[in-house]
Amino acid sequence: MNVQFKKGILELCVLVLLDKKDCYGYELVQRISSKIEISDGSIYPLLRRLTKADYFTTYFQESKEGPARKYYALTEKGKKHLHQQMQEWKEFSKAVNELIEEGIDDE
Amino acid sequence: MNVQFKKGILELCVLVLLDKKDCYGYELVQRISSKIEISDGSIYPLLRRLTKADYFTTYFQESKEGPARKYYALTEKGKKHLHQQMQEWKEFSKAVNELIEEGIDDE
DNA sequence: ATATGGTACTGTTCATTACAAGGTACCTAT
DNA sequence: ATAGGTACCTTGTAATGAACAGTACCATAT
Repeated sequence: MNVQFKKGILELCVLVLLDKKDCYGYELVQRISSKIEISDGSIYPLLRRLTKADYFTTYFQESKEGPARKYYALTEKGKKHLHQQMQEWKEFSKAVNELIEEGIDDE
Repeated sequence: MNVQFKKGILELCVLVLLDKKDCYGYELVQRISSKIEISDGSIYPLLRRLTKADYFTTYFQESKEGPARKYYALTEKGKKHLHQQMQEWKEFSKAVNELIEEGIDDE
């Protein structure tokens, strides 16, 4: 899939999933990559960046299936950011679709 | 608007508009920027890149309102590329919207 | 003639971000 | 102990749009 389309979207995807419930990094990779092809090397730097921006807090939790998992939890600031990003995505995809229709139909 | 979202999309926008009719660069800037904020400095390098990839042919035409305009015309190769890009955009935006809904609703 | 403003196009430099590839380490089962 | 899957992290690279600056053309007003 077109790499460039993904720019900036990964952030939105992570925020959206964490809004539902806390997740660990590997889990996010699996859930997102079921819809959009991504590699874990893309997620971890992103998580670090957004944690640094105070959008997440993190905590470790034991696991029976492997090493301890680092969970990410959305902060209030993160939620605000999510809503903003979501809004921008909606406006953006609407604008693109309008341009596509314009290209097909009218002058 | 989110700068990163635009990555890769500009190409699709240009292709879509040129599929309808030949346009000159400045015209493309105006039509696209009516929906999505872009600068002319983003379009011209793109046009050059896609021309080099044989997606367009170009020709000059006189204008009464200024210097001669360079029109861009989609080639067959360009049309194929457009359809492919369009398909990818649809799949991509669908996938993102599904993830968003997943984040809001179910497990 | 010359100055101004709008039109058209061309670079150059920079920041952002996804990816590939590699590495570390843990846990369970054999 | 060894293997395989799970989980996390780091580094370097490539792609691409933005910002900024610059060239040049044309019509009109001064």
